[in-house]
Amino acid sequence: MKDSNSLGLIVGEHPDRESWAHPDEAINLRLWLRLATCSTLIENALRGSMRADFGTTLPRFDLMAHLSRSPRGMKMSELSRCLMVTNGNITGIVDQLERDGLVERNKANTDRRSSVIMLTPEGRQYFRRLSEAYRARVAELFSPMDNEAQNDLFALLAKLKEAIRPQCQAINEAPR
Amino acid sequence: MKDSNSLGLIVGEHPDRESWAHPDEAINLRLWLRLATCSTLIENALRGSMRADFGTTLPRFDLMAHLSRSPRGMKMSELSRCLMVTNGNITGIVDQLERDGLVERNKANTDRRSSVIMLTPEGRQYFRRLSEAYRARVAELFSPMDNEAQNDLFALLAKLKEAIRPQCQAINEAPR
DNA sequence: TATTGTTATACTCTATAACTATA
DNA sequence: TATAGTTATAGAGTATAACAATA
Repeated sequence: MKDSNSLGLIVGEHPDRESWAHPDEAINLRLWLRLATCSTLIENALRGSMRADFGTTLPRFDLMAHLSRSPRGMKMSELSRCLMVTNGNITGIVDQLERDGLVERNKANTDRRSSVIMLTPEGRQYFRRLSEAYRARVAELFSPMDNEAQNDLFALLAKLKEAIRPQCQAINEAPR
Repeated sequence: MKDSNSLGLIVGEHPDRESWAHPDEAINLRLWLRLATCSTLIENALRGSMRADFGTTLPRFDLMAHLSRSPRGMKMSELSRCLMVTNGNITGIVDQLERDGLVERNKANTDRRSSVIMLTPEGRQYFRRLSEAYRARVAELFSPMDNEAQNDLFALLAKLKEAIRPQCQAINEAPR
């Protein structure tokens, strides 16, 4: 049986973030809302896994993931750019991970203002388990989609990213 | 000039959420991270616009958007499903909008447990201005991408949504 | 003067669980 | 018994702005 809203109209089996945009709306609006819906669905699933199985969060995972690829560490400002959040947030997340013994701060030799963040051996081991579960969950989620479609989608999203980046940058560099 | 990380390696002009996933990673992981990156870029841009120009937030916009398509109102539980968040959150957002005179709660005739949320005339007028700005911003962001690519992307995301939905639902219905 | 990172503040969103009032 | 919504709690992320240390 189909769901219906208060109007009694059929709105589809699964109302979600994009269901307010009718078919006559501009394709760009519908596209964005569908993108947001997919992203929310996946993010909710992954957040749940990370929390239930490891008691950790997505931003913490993201930060460790970047560190895991930079054996010699990363500066706070690099992490800020990679995670696409402001500097103060990175301080907070690094604080938590440091408290848990998963990362460490070291003063940079060249520039004494900046510190270099690295995974500790424990952090490295912990992240290995974490990322295994993460990868498994992502693989499971995407498994019903055939490989060709995934590759097409990957390529189209590259196009999209290229299209929006300059404008998003302009925003971030706007006067405040 | 290209950016480089602490290792001195070229990491691309614009490090972001997907830059830790190397080309030899599974396509599903790379795809998810790119999706997340695009979603974050756009969401940050829109959040900034909504905040700077109207002092409001994306969840509030989303909620009003759904209401704007349901002239006779929506139940709290319907809103919860549409925004893909839990019930308590909807109470909070509706509280704020009600305080600002943008929405109103009415008791349902049929079931006195539930209330029906509607935009007030002021809310309707306010949302019109809001959504104009929102649509313009989205249109601007997507404008460098040709229409055919947008349509292809839209269709592929439908496939993705169909693929992940059953699993995401299973999660939401799992015992707690 | 500009940059790196921290601190302090305030706000928003989020999930969970206990609760009420209805059904 | 089950459902609709609220309340209370706790925690996480976020931006902004002011600040210290260094470049």
